[in-house]
Amino acid sequence: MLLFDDYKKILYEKINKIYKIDENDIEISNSHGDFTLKIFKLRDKPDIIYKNIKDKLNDKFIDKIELDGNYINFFIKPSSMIKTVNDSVNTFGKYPNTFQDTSRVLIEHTSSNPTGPIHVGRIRNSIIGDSVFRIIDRYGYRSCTQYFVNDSGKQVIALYLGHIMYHKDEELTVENLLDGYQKIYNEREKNSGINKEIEALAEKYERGDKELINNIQNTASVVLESIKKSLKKLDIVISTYVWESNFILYGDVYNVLNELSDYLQSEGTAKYIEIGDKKIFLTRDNGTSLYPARDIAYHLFKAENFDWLIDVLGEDHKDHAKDLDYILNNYLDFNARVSYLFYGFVSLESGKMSTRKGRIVTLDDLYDKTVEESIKIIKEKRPEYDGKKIEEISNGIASSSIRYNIVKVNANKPLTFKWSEALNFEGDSAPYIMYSYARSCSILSKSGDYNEISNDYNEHEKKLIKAMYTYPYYLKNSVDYLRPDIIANYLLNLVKRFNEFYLNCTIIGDPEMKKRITLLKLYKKIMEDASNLIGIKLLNSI
RNA sequence: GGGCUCAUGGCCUAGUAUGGAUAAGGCACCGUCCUUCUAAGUCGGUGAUCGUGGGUCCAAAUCCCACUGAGCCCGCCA
Repeated sequence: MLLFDDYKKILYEKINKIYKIDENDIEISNSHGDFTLKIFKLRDKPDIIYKNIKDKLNDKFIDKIELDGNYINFFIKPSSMIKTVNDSVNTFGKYPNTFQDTSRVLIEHTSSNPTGPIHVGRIRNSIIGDSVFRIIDRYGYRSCTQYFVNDSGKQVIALYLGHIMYHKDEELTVENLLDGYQKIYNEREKNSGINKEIEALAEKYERGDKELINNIQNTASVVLESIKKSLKKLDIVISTYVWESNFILYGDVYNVLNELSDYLQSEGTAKYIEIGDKKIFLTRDNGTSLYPARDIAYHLFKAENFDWLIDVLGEDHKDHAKDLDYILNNYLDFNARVSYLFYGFVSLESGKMSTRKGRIVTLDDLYDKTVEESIKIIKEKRPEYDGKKIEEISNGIASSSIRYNIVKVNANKPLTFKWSEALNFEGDSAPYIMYSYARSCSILSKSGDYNEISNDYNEHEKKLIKAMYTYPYYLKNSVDYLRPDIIANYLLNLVKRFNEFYLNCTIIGDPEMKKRITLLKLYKKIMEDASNLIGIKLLNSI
């Protein structure tokens, strides 16, 4: 829960005593005052409503109230807004302050099959998931992240078999594994014997063959470690890894099947559950388990320790998630709240991505190219920077840019990856945000430290103050709708307000310096707070 | 064939959840501002009947219906 002087709420509560209004009838206004009340639905005439409200609202934080057509616009004193921010930062070290929520939240993200390097399609999952985790955590929930490692499906078995067939005596490297995986998928199309072989291995695996399990986990681990390494470049570290096979080996899947036995139907010896006219198969003819069964067991496991489960999933999982949700809530003893956060696929300009066909842009590739481009620009713009500094900045720009470009787009929209956009560092971009921060740092490094709140701020200062003050509203929205893009857009707007202020107000040596330095310090604080939520790395200079 | 999702200037995105004041940014293009705190910046300009057609409403980018186009799903894959 967020703690701050919520003027919007105060306005709502007071007005609601005079006229029955909805909390949403008051909104943050970007052009007409600070908050706006829509009065279309009220019965009285606008000027009567205006008079009634104006007469009863005499709070200190209100600067003025104006009637404009069917809107009543509230202007908040900039000094009240900035005092709210300043007090919170000085007392709690952050704005807004939070109250720890007792709910434990688990965000499951990435969870991609360890059958190949992470690419720009899958990275959307990780970036959204990690940002949601940071946002939820900032809001005051006790939260952590988890990766569900598939080490028991046909894909991973194919990965293992591919290595044996094509690179048997060679080292277990990601390159060799990926090559074998792609070859075996080509071969499968011509040779159905391979499918039988995979199924036989799956059966052996489920019966608990120690050696096979070990070998497959080793194989998967090689790829998983490389995925972890790639994610680390974007500052994404997942708290816990859970291996899918555990749910088979320790009997959880078996228990799920028992608990569901009243609802299970058979086709041959395979078991399925019927939802509507759809058959959801939980086991194969040979008795081995299928992904839905393992996923049910996994969710029951998660619910043992967490109150709110957030699953970040590709849109291809929509139907599956719906079925899973139905089974959990109707046929099983399941009490956690589950949110499914779907994201649209990322495609390349040349078309769909495919690991099996080798048509991907890997994260490592994207990262390296972004660093390279960034170094080129730094050398051009900042010839005085030395190698170490260039390295620090280019790495910061690469991870921030990649994250920002993906997180800023609403998750449910499809995304086409374009190099020209990924490598553009102007306008709506991570460097734009980083640059503004560096400017504020530069000034602070050349000035003294002041803490002064004034009663008088000009238009540019007011806009910046309002952008800072309204941070909690965007933070709350991004939690309520699990939308990190709201933070990305908030941040962009905040930076624009700062740039406006920076260009129009001289700070060092100006008579107004003290109060402006105070604004700068608070700006820095909120920038750090919000940037961290979406993984933008701020540097003192870029 | 059935289901889900998306469609906003030449291109990319916000706004749609909660209908409401001139549809907001970025890229590209044209022009402005460096003897002042980082020009990866600023300011201005060109450019959108918000996919099409209906409907509801005092009011529709936003809600409803139909259609068109794109993506995804409809496996004893995950």
